[in-house]
Amino acid sequence: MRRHYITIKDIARELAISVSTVSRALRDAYDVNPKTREKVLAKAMELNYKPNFNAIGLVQSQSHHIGVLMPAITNYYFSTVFTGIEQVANANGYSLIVFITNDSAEREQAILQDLSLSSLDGLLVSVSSQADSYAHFEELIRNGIPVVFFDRVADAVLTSKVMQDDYHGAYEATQHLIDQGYRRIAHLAGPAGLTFTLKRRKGYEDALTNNGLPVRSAWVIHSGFSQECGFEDVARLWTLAEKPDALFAVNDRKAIGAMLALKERKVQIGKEVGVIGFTNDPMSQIISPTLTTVAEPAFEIGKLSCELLMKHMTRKNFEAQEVILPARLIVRESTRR
Amino acid sequence: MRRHYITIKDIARELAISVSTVSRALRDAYDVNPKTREKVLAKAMELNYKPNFNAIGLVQSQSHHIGVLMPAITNYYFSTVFTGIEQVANANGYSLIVFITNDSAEREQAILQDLSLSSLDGLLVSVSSQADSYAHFEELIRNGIPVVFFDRVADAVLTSKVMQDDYHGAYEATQHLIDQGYRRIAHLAGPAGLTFTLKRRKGYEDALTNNGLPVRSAWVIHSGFSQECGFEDVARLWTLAEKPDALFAVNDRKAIGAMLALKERKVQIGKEVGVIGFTNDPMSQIISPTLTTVAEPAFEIGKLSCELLMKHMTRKNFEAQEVILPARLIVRESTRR
DNA sequence: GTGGTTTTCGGTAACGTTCTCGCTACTTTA
DNA sequence: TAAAGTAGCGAGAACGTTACCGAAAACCAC
Repeated sequence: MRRHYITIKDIARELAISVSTVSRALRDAYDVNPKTREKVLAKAMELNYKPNFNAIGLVQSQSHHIGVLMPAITNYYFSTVFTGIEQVANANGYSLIVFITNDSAEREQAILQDLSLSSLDGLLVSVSSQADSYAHFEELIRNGIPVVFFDRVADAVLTSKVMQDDYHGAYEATQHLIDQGYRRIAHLAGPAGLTFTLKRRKGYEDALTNNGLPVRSAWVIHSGFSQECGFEDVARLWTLAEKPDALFAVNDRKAIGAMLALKERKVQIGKEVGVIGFTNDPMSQIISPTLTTVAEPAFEIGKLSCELLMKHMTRKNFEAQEVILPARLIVRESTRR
Repeated sequence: MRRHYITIKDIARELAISVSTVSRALRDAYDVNPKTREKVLAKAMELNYKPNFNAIGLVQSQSHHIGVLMPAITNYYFSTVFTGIEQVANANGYSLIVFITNDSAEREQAILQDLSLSSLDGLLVSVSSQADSYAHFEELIRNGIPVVFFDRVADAVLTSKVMQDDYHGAYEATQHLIDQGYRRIAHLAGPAGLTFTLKRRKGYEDALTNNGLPVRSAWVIHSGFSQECGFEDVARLWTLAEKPDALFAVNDRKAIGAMLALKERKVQIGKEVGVIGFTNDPMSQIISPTLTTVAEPAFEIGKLSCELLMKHMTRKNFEAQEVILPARLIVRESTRR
């Protein structure tokens, strides 16, 4: 289905001037008489001229598109990060192309494989859980397409990364539980392959150790990010002879799943068993008792990632940066005895 | 920043054949010897050739991009619709360009104004709350770029639309409240300008009327979609001499805001005042008491919208369709006496 | 006036691909 | 064996724009 639109040729013909002049007039005023420029602009408006980005992209070998590759969009964290990205991208005249991996490494590989190098000026990425090959990212960077990681970063790839302070957030969360008098603290961890899973686990373990508490491997369970996972993790923990008296979950969804499982067992949340999450998903304020959590600056992470990407795209040799944004403990009812 | 990639010219040169032949070999086998085709494919793989979509788009005047214009992405409904869209688009080799209006009519106008006709093959739209000018959409369609509306549709524009059954969903919800013995039913409605706001309101009013109950304008409050709006609506209602004994909210977020306001007033939800929402946001199962709601088939709406758009894009004169997907009442604790 | 700048503009190639047409060489048909 | 058909390939234009370079026109100083 071919279509024909108004082009600068049409404007040039109507005004009896050359295409080059129209082209220049439409961009900066450089090398063009103000009067001519006015005429061109007026005519363009009159004919409702819209630039053809394919042609511009072809000659300039750029697309004004930024890719966003994420595991999902249907949750508070990612959709909020995305909103931050959108704000910056829009302000700079870039459009966003979204790719959802559904946490599937195959899907991620397929997307990166199909990616036309010419269709993207830059890429923002939060890697899928089990991604193990980062060759595609390095190839992109080698080809001059900057990549910036956020949240779930690929350590091995040398480029800018933006994340929250997973280690200290987890440490603070665990310390808070200890301060509240909980002693048998379990950790509902994320998939073992991810960097931030390990960071949060490390924060948890160090807090225990520094407080003279033992780290018990039976109380650390690695599973997915979903509410169901949290629910099942509790089911597993509650088969143990010695049950925990507090749970630190890798995110709020799992914490909520855990709370539902505890409610089913008639366990008093807060009093008997403390629960703490990570993210500050709006759900954490809705559930009863309200969930203590570690707030992530999701919107800021989105903004900053996109800003960094812009710098990588415009400056020739912008040095890669790793930015770690602070996480903030928010105490609510689920950890109040 | 200009970059150079592998092109079909490179393949042609290395194989000492013409560009035309390479081009044909890379697409369908038509008019090209299987052996030649094999050689080209092998060389393309070896050189890691990626097609330049700008060039293809330029000559074919299409982009393989679909635009998605939505008020927001940070909520269950829209992010789920988007996931449905993504699935279909991806399966058909289209990329998605996302535009977020933040429910601002100005923003929506600006986006549509800037839209290059050549950068999109089709557009999926859920209009912003107060949008009043639909000229842009009609212009797109006139220019051969199909538009499909979902959820928040622009009635006046003649094109395909996909939505849930707002009227009957609202009717059922209200009928359910009446069946449970509630008689003084208020409606926390959405912004007055939107079609689906009016449909839900009509369903509510008809259910009252058909059951011999009066429609009282003081009990119908139009405001935004947010949780805070629901909270404030209750504050207003509770200043009335005669307070309602049930609330039907236009969506779950508002219903939840209302529940929080009721909890603050120590009102027993379910027993004293029934509350019912619309959407089936996962939050509705988390809050306590759990929220009765009308489930919208968000994922299906996304899939179907994109499928319809595909048909508009590929078939020359595909006739516009209006699809209304059924909504389903889900009874939970907030309406059980 | 003369020579030299500066301002303003036009011609042309290029970007990577597809498309249309035409040519050659081989195969089939009568 | 000649005519007709077919398979396979190449040349060149086209898509809409920008980039580069040179030329004309206008201005300026002496």
